Amino acid sequence: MGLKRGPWTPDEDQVLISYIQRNGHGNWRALPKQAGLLRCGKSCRLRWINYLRPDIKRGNFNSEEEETIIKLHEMLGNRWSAIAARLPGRTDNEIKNVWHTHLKKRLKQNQVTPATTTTNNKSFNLDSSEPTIPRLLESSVHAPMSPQPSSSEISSVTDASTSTGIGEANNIEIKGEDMEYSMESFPLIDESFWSDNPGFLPDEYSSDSSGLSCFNVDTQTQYSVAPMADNVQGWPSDGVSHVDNGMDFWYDLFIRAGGAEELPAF
DNA sequence: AAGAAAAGCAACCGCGGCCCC
DNA sequence: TGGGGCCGCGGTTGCTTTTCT
Repeated sequence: MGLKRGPWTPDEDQVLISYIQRNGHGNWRALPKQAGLLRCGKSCRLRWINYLRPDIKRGNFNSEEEETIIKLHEMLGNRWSAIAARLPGRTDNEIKNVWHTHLKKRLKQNQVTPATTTTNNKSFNLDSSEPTIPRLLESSVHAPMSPQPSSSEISSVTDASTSTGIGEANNIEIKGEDMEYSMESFPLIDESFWSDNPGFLPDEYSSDSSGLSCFNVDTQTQYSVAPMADNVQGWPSDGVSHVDNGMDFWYDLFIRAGGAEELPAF
C-alpha cells in the first residue's frame, strides 16, 4: 500500500514528535496521513510509545528495577504492560526484552536447586507465563494490616490457576485447623473501586518495597496486597512456606485480615 | 582478521476487547 | 444485538551489534 516499514529515520521521528506536540494523538489511524508520514498508524503508535515519548527513561536497568521486574513477573506473569505501569519511564516492550535477554537467564543460573528461587521456597517456573496472582484478582484484593495470628493454621490450599477473568466466581479455598474460607469472601476491586471509594488512594509499587497497596486517607489505614514472600517492610513474614503454587500470597492476605469476616465492607 | 554464533533490541503481526453506530 | 473500526497487548521476527573461534 506504499507504506514504509522497518527502522525509523531521524526525520520521521521529528515529524512524528512535532505533530504530536502540536495536535496530540487522538486517532492513530488518521495520524500518519495528517502528519505526512508514510507509515501505518500502528507503527506510529509503537514508535511514540516505545521510543519518542518524552517521559521515556533510556539506558540500562538498575538492579532495583530488575528486582522489581522479577517480583512483579512472579506475581503478574507475562503481563508486560501491567509491569511497565509500575516502572515509570519504562515500556512494556523494553521490559519484555530485558526479561527474555537478561533476567530469565540470570534467574535460571541462580537456580541451584530445582525450580526454586524465592526466599520462601516457592515453586516458580521461569518459562511459565502463569502469574502467582490470578488475573481476576490482580491488584484488586485488599486486606487490612492487622497483627498476624498463629502461622501454623493453614494446612492446605487448592489452586486458582483455572481462574480466567474478572467477575467469575473465585474458587480458591484455604483450610486450616480453625478456619475454612472461600476466596469469594474477599472483596474484588475493579476500576470502579477507586471512584466508588474516594477515601482510598492507590499506592504504586514503590522503591520502599511496600508492595501493592492502597491507603485509606480517612482512617490512615494501609491495605496491602504484597506477597508474604517479599518480607515486606514493617510486615515481616514468618519465614515459613505454608503452601505451594505461590499461594502464600493468599495466605498472607488472610492472616493480615485476621480472617475474612474482618474484612472491611468496601 | 574474518567468519560464525550469540545476544540485544526495535519493529511487526495477529488477536481480543471495547466502543460506537 | 451484531458488525465494523480502533486500540492495546503479548508473541514473534529480523536486523544490527557484540562476542567467540
